[in-house]
Amino acid sequence: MSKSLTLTPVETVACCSPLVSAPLAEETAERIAPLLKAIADPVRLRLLSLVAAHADGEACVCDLNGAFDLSQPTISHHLKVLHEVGLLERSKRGVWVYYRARREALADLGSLIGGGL
Amino acid sequence: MSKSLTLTPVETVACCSPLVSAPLAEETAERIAPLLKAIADPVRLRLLSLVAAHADGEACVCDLNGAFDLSQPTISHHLKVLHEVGLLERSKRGVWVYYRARREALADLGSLIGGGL
DNA sequence: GATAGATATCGATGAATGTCGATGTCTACG
DNA sequence: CGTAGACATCGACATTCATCGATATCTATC
Repeated sequence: MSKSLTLTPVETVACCSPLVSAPLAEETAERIAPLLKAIADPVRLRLLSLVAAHADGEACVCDLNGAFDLSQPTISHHLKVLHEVGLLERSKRGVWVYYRARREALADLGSLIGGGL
Repeated sequence: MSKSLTLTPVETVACCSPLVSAPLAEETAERIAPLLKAIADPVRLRLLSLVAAHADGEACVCDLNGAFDLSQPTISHHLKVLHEVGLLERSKRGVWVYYRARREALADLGSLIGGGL
């Protein structure tokens, strides 16, 4: 399978000019919307921010769970959503799982929305 | 009522540091998420881009309707969502309604996501 | 003021989503 | 190996959401 057929949302976002520069193609919009959906939730937005702003650039799930008034499966679910679209990287070390934010993906997404101004 | 109690989502987004700089407060995340939800839909993303990239910075609903394979009420609904969060401004001239993108809101949102890198 | 056209609102419906408790999997350590 | 702890998956439930057809509102024109 060619790589272009398996582009993750974060790979897609790097290739488009800003919203205000040219009308977004239908196909492009449909690939980018899932990325925005992923961060369009208060819990996931905070999760992403917590991980991205964390000291070493990564955070352990064990730390994240305590930051919310939500069950452990719910946090796990939200992390999975962020991971699936490619905004978070996962690495398991021993019993613990660490997530790391993909900063260049965030930068690309940011300039897609706010760029060209 | 004081103005701070009626902050629209776009007014909120201007006041926060980027995601990666510091963990987003719960309250802040809950005010910004609706903004992201508004653009986290392929149709609305294209609508916003169509309006923002349009020649005079504004677009007539009559032009937008034809760009989608959707019913007129559906387009009207999506425009309303974008308008309610403050990403689109509405102005009626005669029988026609024109929408204009709030560029500074888009810029603020973009730097919230991609800034600080 | 009756008519036509542009846009918004309403009510209904099927699909997607956030949350939970229960359970499964995997790792380390007695 | 059996137990404990960290995290993921599963199945269920309530809520939200995108869409539509029907209808209302508003404006210009005849």
